[in-house]
Amino acid sequence: MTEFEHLFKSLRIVEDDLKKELLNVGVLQHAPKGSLIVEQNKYIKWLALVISGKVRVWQENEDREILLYYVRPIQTCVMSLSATFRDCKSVVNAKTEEDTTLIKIPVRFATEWSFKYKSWSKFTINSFIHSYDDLLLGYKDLAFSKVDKRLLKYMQSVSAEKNTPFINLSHKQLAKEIGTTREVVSKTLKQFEHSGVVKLSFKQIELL
Amino acid sequence: MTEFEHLFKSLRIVEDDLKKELLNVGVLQHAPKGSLIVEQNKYIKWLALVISGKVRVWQENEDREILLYYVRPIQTCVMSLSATFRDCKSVVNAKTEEDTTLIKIPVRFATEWSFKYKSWSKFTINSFIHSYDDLLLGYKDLAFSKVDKRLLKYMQSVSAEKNTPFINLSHKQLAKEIGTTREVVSKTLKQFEHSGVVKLSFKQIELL
DNA sequence: TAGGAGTTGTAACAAAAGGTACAGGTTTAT
DNA sequence: ATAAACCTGTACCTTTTGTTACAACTCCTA
Repeated sequence: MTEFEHLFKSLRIVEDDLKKELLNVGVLQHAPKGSLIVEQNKYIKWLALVISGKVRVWQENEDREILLYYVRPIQTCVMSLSATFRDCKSVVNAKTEEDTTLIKIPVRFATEWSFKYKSWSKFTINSFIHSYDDLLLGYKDLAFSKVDKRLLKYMQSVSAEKNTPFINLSHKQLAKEIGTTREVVSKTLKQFEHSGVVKLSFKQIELL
Repeated sequence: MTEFEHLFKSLRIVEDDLKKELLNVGVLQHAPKGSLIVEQNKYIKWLALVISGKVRVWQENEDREILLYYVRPIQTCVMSLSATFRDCKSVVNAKTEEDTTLIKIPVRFATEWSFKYKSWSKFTINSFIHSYDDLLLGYKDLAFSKVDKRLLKYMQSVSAEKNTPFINLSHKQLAKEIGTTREVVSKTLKQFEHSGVVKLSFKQIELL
């Protein structure tokens, strides 16, 4: 199955016209791990759909940064989606965290399709809903949870996703995910170890 | 002009069928100040469109709460909108902050219309975009700004909206808006007064 | 195998935010 | 007019988070 067929199936695209248009204007791209897809303050010209791999979307502020969300297969970055409806600069950064396959669509088509094809409209709306929920959850955590709780929650989500109790991330990387500093993560992890929640070794944390 | 005509005009609704449907299923409601429109953990059955007045949407967590956004004339609450696309319980609260006029629409119609009428689809998507932007801004503030900066920013936005340097809110109310405690607001405001940023009196803060 | 880059641990300190407790103010309703 | 409810200020203390500064460790590569 080609990447496009995969896309059609996953998004339940049934309209032949839409399929044709997608094949016409969509550009298939293989982005190696670490490629910068979207940059803060630059214009967004393409709507990128992730076919395989993973893209990290985050915000920067001087020396700190914080994770917003990940874009996984058959999803798109809301910020780009939002940009398709009104030309504007990106307020986020996006970088591939694994080798990633994308289908890129010039923004103006994506807008048209939302009004023309029901399946595309559904995809658009679902993307917004999903992303909004996600962000809201993060917002709540930030507002009400301390670092320790956020850190543990984050590690549990990574563990669940990879289906292993071993987290292979450095303290620095963890700090960037939850929006704090490396030292705070180190201290918090030590506390966790003392209370028997984790086991620490080099570049590896085991959730107990 | 009736409330419905007002709605048609503001949302640029041109489809006669949609107008007819809206008139048929829409329920006009006058909610006095302080009415609870949406409650956390309860099912959302109506999509409410604010015609006049103001609705505050927030999240609660034990003793603290934090403002998510305000719904102003010719807007709708994203959370209800999102609920129209998948039956679910509300994770937020919404209460009128002024006497408010609403048009309520049973959720199932709102969903249909998004796929049937272009103007409704535009309204839906714009609501999502606007709300997402808003929340993202708040998220960033929460992640990177200290209480003092957030407080000042909030007061400035209130001042700009009402077009007066006088903020008639108690310290407790301010605390709830930015997600902290009353004492912290009191202390921070005192600091502001000492550094000549504000002038304090009972239930009134003047931005200098 | 030596050096460099990145990682981890930690002590000591500073700043930010939250909590407790209480005194005294203002407003409102009875 | 008085009580009740709410608002404001503040002293004191605790917890949480961030910063600085080092030492030591792991891994990779020349």
